[in-house]
Amino acid sequence: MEMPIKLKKVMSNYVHANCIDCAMRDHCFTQRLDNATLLKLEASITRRRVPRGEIAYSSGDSFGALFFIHEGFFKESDLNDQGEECVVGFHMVGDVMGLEGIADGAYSSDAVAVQDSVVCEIPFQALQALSFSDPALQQAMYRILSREVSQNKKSMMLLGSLPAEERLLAFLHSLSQQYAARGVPASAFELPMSRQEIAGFLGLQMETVSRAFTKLHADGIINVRRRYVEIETTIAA
Amino acid sequence: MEMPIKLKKVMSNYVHANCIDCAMRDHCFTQRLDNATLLKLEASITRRRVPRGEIAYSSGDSFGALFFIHEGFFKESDLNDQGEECVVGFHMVGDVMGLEGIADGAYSSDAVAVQDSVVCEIPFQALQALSFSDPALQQAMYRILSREVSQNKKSMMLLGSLPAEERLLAFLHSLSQQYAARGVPASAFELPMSRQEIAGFLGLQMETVSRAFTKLHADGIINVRRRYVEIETTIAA
DNA sequence: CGCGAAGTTGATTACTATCAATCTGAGTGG
DNA sequence: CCACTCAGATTGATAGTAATCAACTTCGCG
Repeated sequence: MEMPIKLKKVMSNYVHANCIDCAMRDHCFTQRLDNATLLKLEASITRRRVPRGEIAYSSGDSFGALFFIHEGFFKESDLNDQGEECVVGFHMVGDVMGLEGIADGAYSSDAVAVQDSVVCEIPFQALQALSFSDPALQQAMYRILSREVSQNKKSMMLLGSLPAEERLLAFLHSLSQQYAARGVPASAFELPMSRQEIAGFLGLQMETVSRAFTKLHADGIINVRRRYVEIETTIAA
Repeated sequence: MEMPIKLKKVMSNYVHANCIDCAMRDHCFTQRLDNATLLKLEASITRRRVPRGEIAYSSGDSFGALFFIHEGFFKESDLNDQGEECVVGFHMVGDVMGLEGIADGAYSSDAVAVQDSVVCEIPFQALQALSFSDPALQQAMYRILSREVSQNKKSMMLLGSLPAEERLLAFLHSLSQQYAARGVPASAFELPMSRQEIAGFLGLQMETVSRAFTKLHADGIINVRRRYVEIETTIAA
């Protein structure tokens, strides 16, 4: 078994100083924002460290800002009636969190850092005001929002109708693709989240996830040791 | 058992002549678009009948337009590897379909009419161009997109972790809320979709859905006959 | 070195899928 | 107008998968 790659290092190299520009240009967009817009944006940004286990925002908080992930990894989760944790999504460098708040006026889930993270908090008012005068930013916003819609629909396909093993594999593959989209070697990586959190996302129990890992490993489809994963077989989406 | 209410009639009364204005104002938004914008929008709209069973757009089609539902009911579905139908979402009057295409450049699922429907097809380019000059439209677009994100997250909560019966009940309740948001009496309604389609959405088999209906009825929680449903008990979301 | 959190494995139970038969109701044509 | 037909829906019996409960292992950390 090889050593895990230094994913964190690679990821943080990928992100350069100006996180907004980065999130918008490198990940979401082709078009670069002009410098005047960037300067104004910078003025309204609050850059904030979010240590592992802490939250960027909480379910029910009234909506005010969007959160651009500059570094780290988040889960978006909520508790259901039985008190079980239900994970609605995972977010990594370049993703934007809190988009559902625009329409609802409140965040609908907790954004919990599963790694030590850094977010850039931008008041939505500021973003909107700037986008009134900058078509490039406006376009960027449309794409950010649309990308979230697209990603969510993919997640829903994943959750419906696949048995545990295939569901886990699809999840790993999806993660791998997201790493790849950020220019990181994607066939081997360190999972940022626990079995419990994966289970919460996939609608399974932790034990089932663990067994699925074991089975996929035994079948030679993946290589896994704790949180380190190699995807041996490349599988179409 | 009472007769089904004339839901279709009520729904179509709710929608008046200008569907764009309607979708944006009555359902998504508080702010009304100004007349100049509306006139320009009207020029680029294609109003189209979509009979039951036919599609508004298809998975893989290259993205060009958004689809505002003026009348009727759609399912957004795709086939998984096993050839089973996976329903990603349902959409009714006032909803906007195709939003995922903005980022992807292509639609990611089929939009199939489950009732005879009417859609207003608006080229995204036109919408975007107009929104550069009309802040109200821009704001409207943000809210439309955000609302879709919010709705999808709710669906994901629904899919994960609930047993069949509760999952079905949650689904019925969610539908009821969507009717209520459109000003339609919401405790009794006619389901537009088949058991098979509900199953596809909930990640269950048709037989399981049918049994869940029977059980909920037997327990006095709902009243159901074929596609007609009354929700007896009002339940918190 | 021992403690605790995360992860694995085992045995059993509970739920859902599957396969098959039957029922219901809307639409059709004689 | 009624029998026929067929898709949608329901019900039953059984098999398969995941949940649950419980024991145990691994690893990081003071």
